[in-house]
Amino acid sequence: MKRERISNNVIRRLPMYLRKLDDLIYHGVDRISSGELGKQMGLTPSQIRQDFSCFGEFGQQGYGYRVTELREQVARILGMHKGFTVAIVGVGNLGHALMQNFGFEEQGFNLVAAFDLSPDIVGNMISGVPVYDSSTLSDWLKNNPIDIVVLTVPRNIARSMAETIADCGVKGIWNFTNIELELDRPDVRVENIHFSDSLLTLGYFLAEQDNMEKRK
Amino acid sequence: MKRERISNNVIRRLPMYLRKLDDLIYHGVDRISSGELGKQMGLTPSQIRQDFSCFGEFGQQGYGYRVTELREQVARILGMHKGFTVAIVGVGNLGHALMQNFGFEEQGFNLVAAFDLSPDIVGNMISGVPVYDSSTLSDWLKNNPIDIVVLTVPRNIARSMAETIADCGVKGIWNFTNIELELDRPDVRVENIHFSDSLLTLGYFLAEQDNMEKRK
DNA sequence: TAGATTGTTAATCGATTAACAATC
DNA sequence: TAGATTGTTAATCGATTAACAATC
Repeated sequence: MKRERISNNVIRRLPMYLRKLDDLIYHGVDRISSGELGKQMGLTPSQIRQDFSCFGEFGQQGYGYRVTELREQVARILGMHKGFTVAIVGVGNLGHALMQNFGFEEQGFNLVAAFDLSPDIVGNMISGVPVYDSSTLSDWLKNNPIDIVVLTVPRNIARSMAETIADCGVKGIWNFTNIELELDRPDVRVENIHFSDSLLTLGYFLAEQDNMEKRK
Repeated sequence: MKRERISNNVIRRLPMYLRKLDDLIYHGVDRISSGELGKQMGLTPSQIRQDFSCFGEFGQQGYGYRVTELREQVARILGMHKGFTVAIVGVGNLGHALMQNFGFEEQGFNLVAAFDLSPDIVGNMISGVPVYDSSTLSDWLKNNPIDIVVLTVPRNIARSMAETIADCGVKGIWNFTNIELELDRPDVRVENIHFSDSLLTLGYFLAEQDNMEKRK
């Protein structure tokens, strides 16, 4: 096991491994080699062994990997046992969707509160989670330390909200607002879901295909 | 200008450039050098010039890049002028959120229809887009060719839906279902939004931070 | 003209792949 | 034991960075 700086590429592959391993468990597979795993995931066996070897020795020579065991190791590396606490800020359709369908618990996260401005939903419970008034957010966070805030507010208030949140000791922001937050706070990690980047990328490939066909 | 295969990394940076350039235009900046752009985006000037040089010569020596012109070039490369048609399949909270807040038009896409099973919303208009019954999807697609389908259905019906859609000549699927579609259809491009991959990655970094603090 | 900054070629760095001894 | 497959070291490949001539 090497104890070097783990590259971003490796880190981003970890959740993919997790999903695949869950899928294998679901299908009753209890043992797999890097060769077979690579074939199923479109990766080389070398890469898979290199990736895991960053964190430890999880396989057995001549045998391969025990699926459930490997799954547990990946989950542990991802910190899924830590039970990070989560609050959602902005309960529009998107916030709603995440509360009802995302399944924070299954991913090891503990969703404890939601905040919104609208009197129509403040005071409600959604999927067992209370919705509080946004005006109380800052005070609430000071009394209830939260690891991660999911930012699903309209774009125009995103930056100021993010700053408020960062000031309250939150460790990570899961940003859905499609703006670059640029917080200059090395202690607050921001992870972005940029919907438009994703769709535009898809558009690029379709455009490329389209151009190729026209050129013929 | 080099006419080689464009790497994935470059392609994924294009939408980031677009967002930054839109932001610069919004702030009235009409000219920028690769040095300044790099500083603002956290990239090296070399990388920026390399990236653009894959597609053409968009700058002027001694001057830099005209922001609006560069923005237009990036938009063109991404195919934003092609007006790809889009249909949403699955109008739950997430589908709803995308219809109401994503802004397909601003990104150059043309959202023309939505499909759902629920009689409560079939027949409605959402943001000016009609919601049709899912049972008519396959026939409808045959009569109304669509470039991209946004897949926002529950996980259990995702795969069969995707296959139906692929059989109807759709060119791309924007997949929100958090499963690996594995369509084996080289003619249908799949772009995934894996919410859980993103949150787990954030969790990894928080866990790493947490472990570091404990080790001290 | 002098200064600035591009586009591109060359150098470096890092990530992926291949090879293989160790061993289950 | 023989066969399989790991973990790791070495080789290769590709992406990023640096350097610089061209030129606005």
